[in-house]
Amino acid sequence: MVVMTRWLDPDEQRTWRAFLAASRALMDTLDRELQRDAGMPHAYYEILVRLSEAPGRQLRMSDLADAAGSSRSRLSHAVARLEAAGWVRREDCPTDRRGQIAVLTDDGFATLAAAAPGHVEGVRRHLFDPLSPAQVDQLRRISETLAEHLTRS
Amino acid sequence: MVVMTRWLDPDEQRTWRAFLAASRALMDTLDRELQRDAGMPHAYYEILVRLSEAPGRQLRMSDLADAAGSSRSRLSHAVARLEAAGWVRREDCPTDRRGQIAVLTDDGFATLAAAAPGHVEGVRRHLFDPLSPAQVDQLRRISETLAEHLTRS
DNA sequence: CCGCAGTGGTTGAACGCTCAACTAAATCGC
DNA sequence: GCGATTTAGTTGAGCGTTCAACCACTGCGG
Repeated sequence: MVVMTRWLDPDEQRTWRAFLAASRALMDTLDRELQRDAGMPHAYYEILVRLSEAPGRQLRMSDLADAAGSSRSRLSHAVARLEAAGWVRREDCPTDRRGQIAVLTDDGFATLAAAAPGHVEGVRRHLFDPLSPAQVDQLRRISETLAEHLTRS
Repeated sequence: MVVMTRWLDPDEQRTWRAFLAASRALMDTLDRELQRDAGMPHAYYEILVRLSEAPGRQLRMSDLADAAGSSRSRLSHAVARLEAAGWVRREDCPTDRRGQIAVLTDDGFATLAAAAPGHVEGVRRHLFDPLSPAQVDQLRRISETLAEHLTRS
């Protein structure tokens, strides 16, 4: 049986393309700024952030992957690089011999602390400043709805 | 002089992280679906779409790069691959000897036509279906504001 | 005209991500 | 307890993106 495609109407078309352009431009810009100012891509920055917020500045690899919205493979490669940079250290998990624990080093914390102000300024300038408070609120609700929907399916 | 960082308040923090998670999950999902069903990443799909909408199904490389929100280098590499796949052909520009024109082949058009319904379904399912009509409208305004702001700076 | 800055486009290396295959350890089912 | 399944994490190959360097051509200033 042939199922008719529910094509996008002009308004949806416009919304989708605007969203695409905006999110791509935003992420590209922040990525470039972070690479220039801190020598790391945004994905790596986020890993350091999550570690810095965890108790003892450490997390199991799987938990870190979940927190950073990363695949295990991606995280494994990323932590290997972060370890080579001296920003993260790996330790064996005492309760599960399969496990590995990623620990943020003092050097990593210092690097993160140095990068954070500039990055936050970027987020503010490119995301929050152009939007009204109402729009920020709308964006939060929309994003939470989408994120919740995407992780459930 | 020391300038105080304007840190994100808890609401902004939450908004930013939700947006990050949502847009990343959305793009990852659509990318994976497109790769699985059509054998190409979303960026390549978009290039074919832009070509298919242009008069004569062809565009100057620079115009195509702008339309697809891509860097020239990225587009150059991408078109090389699309050409190898037989979906795009390169022609010399008659009015500017530096120029190259990317032309969508019949094969490319057919591949796009075959991929489109599944992709549109994905966009609908993951983006529009979870949102209310009002939220779709909000998202359009927000995205257009951000996109306009980002391209101006 | 001619020199030269700017534009259009490509290239190669380095890097990050994906996918599938793999090892090792924990846990489930009986 | 013991085999089968599942879970944790890593690895390597292949692909796409970035960045800087580069060539070829255009168009502007004098």
